[in-house]
Amino acid sequence: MSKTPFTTVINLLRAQALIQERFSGELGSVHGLALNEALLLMHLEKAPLRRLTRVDLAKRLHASPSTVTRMAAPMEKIGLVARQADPRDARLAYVVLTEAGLTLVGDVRKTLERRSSELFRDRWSDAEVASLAKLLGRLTAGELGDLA
Amino acid sequence: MSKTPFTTVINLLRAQALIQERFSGELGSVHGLALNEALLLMHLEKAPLRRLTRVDLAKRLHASPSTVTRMAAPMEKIGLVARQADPRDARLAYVVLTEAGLTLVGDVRKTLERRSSELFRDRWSDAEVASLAKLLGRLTAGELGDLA
DNA sequence: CATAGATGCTTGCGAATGCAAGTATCTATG
DNA sequence: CATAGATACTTGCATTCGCAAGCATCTATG
Repeated sequence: MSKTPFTTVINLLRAQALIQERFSGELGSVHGLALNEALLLMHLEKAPLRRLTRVDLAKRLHASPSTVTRMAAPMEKIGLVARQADPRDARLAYVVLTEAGLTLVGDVRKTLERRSSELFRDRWSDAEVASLAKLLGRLTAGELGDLA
Repeated sequence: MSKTPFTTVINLLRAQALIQERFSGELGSVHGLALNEALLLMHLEKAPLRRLTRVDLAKRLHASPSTVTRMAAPMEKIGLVARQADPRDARLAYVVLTEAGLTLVGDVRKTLERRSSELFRDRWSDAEVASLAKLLGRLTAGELGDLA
C-alpha cells in the first residue's frame, strides 16, 4: 500500500494553514474582515440577485446556520449586507449584498488575487499553478459555490 | 493578469474543508481524538526522543502555545502523553509520547492512511495523486515538521 | 380544513482558541 | 556577581463556533 495519498492530505493541511496565516493579516488590517467574512461576501457576489439564504450560505462556507446568523449580524450593522424577506416564504431571511458590500468585495477580491499571485511568484511556472488548480478542483468537484 | 493563482487558493481552501469534514467524524468516533490532537501525536512520534516542547509543538501545529498547553492537559490525563522536565533548562516542559500514545498513534495513522486512499480511490491515477502531493509539498517547502 | 412532519432561523450553552499579562528561568553584559 | 532582556509556560478574558432546543412557517396527507 502506497502512502502517497496520506502525504497528499498532510501537505494539503499544511498548505491551508500557510495560506490562512498569510492572508488573514492583510485582510483584517486593510479591509477589516476575517477570511470567512470575505468568503461570505464573495459567495453573495456570485449568487443570483446577489443574495442567499442563511442555510445556503452555511453549506457554501462549510459552517452551521447559527454561525452564519452570527457572522451576518455585524456585517449588517456596518451596511455590507442587508436582510431581505421572501414574499412567498416567510421563513426565509436572505442575506443580500448592499452597494457598499459590492464595492468592498471587489477590493477584497483584488487583494486576494494579488496575495495569491505572490504565493506562486517564485519557483512556479504558470503551467504548474494551473496543474495544481486543476487537481484541487477535481478533489472538490461535487461541491457548491465556485467563487473563482 | 491571470486569475489562476486565485482559483488555486480558493480550491485549496475548499479541499481542506472537505478533508476536515470527512476525517473528523471517524477520527472522533473510532479513536476519540480531534484532528488537531491526532496531528499533535504524530508530530511527537516523528520527533527525536518522541518529545517536543510546547513552543515547538505550537509552531508545527500552527497554534499558540496556550492552545498546546490546553490540548495536552486532557491527553496527559488519559495517559497518551506525559510531562517531562529538562534537567538543563527548568523552563522547558516537554510533551513526551507514552507507550499507550505510541500505540494509539499507530492506529490513528492507519485510519488516516486508509481514509486518504479512499479520497482518491475513484477517478485518480497514482501519477495524479503523486503530482498533487509534490505540488503541495513545494508550497510548504520551508515549513517545520513533515509527518509524512 | 386540520394535522404531522419538514424546513429556516435564532438563541443558550459549552468547547476550542488567541492575545495579553504574569511568573519562572535562562543568557548576555558589565 | 548583579541586572536587563529573552524565552517557556500558564492563566484570565474575549471571541468564534457547533450542537441542541425552540419558534415560526411551509408542505403533504387525509
